[in-house]
Amino acid sequence: MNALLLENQVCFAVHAASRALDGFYRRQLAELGLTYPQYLVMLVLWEREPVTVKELGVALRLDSGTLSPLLKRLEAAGLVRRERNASDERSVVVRLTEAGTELRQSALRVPEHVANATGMHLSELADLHRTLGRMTQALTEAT
Amino acid sequence: MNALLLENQVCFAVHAASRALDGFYRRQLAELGLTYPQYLVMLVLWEREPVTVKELGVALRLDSGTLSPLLKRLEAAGLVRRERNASDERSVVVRLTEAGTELRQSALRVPEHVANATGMHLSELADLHRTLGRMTQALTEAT
DNA sequence: TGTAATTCAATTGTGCACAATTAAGTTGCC
DNA sequence: GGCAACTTAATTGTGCACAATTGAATTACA
Repeated sequence: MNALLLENQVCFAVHAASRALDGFYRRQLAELGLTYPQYLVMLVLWEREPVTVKELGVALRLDSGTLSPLLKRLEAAGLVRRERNASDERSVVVRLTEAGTELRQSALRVPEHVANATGMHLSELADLHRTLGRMTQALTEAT
Repeated sequence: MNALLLENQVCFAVHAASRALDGFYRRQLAELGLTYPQYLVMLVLWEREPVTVKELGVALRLDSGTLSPLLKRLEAAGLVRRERNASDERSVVVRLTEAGTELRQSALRVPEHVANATGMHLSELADLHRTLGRMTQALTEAT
C-alpha cells in the first residue's frame, strides 16, 4: 500500500467532509443570512450571552484575526453589538440584538436537516463526534 | 437535549478536526515549503502526472478559483510547470519539475507522523475514513 | 510607586474556498 | 460552412483561517 495515495489518507477524508458540510450549511443558512462560521458564533451567543471575544476564541478555537472581521459583519447585519468592558478596557463584550435573539427560532430546525442529510443514524453521529473529539485533542497536543 | 448546543453538533467536531489536522500539517510541511492544500495537489501529481486542472479539480473537489492561484504559487516555487494542451487549447496540463519529483522523498514520512499524532489505531483511522466518505457522499447528493 | 510582564483586541499579510462571470476554444448539428 | 451549445480556465469579489505585529490596558512586583 502506497502511503502517499490520496485515497488512503484520512486527512483528505476529513478535509473533504468538512467542506461538504460547509457547503450544505451554506445552502441551509443562506436564508438566515449567515455563513457557517457566523452560525457557530451565534450558537455560542445563544447559549451564553454576553461573551467576550476571548471567550468566543476559546470556545471555537479561533483567534481575533478571524473573529474581529467576522463580528464586524454580524454587527453590520444588526445581529450583535460590541462594546468595551467598562471594568477592563482591554476586553470587548459581544451581545445579541433583538434581531439576533429572534434569529434563534429560525435556526432551530437546521441541525435536524443536517443530521438527515448525512444519511447516518444518531448513534453513528455520536460515535463520529466522540472519535473526532479525541483526534482533535491528540493533534492539538502533538508537536 | 438542546439541539443548538455547540457541544452537541457534529458539524463543529468535523470543522475543528479539520482545522487541527490542517495545523498539524502546517507544522510538518513547513520545511517542505508546502501548505496543506498544496500538498494534496502534489499527492495527485506524484500519483499520476501529467494531469489537467480539470482532473485535479475532480480528484480534490476544488474549482479553478482555488486551483489557478495555488498552481501559480507551486509554479513560482519551481515545483510544477503549466502548459496548454496542444490538441485542446482549453485545457492546461500540469507537470512536475525535477524539484517537484524529488520532493516526494521528503514527503514520504509525513503520513506516518500524522497517523501517530492522531493517537488512533490504524483500524480506527480506516473506520473513520470510511464513515467520513459515506457522509461526504450523502451531503454532496443532498439538497 | 514605577516599571516590566502579561493580557486582550485589532490590524496586516498570505493563502484557501467558492460563487459568479468572462473569455477562449471545441463540438454538434443543420 | 456557420452558428449554437458546451467545456475549460481564469478572473473577480467575499469571507474564513492563522501567523506576526502593534497598541492599549492591566497586573505583578521590586
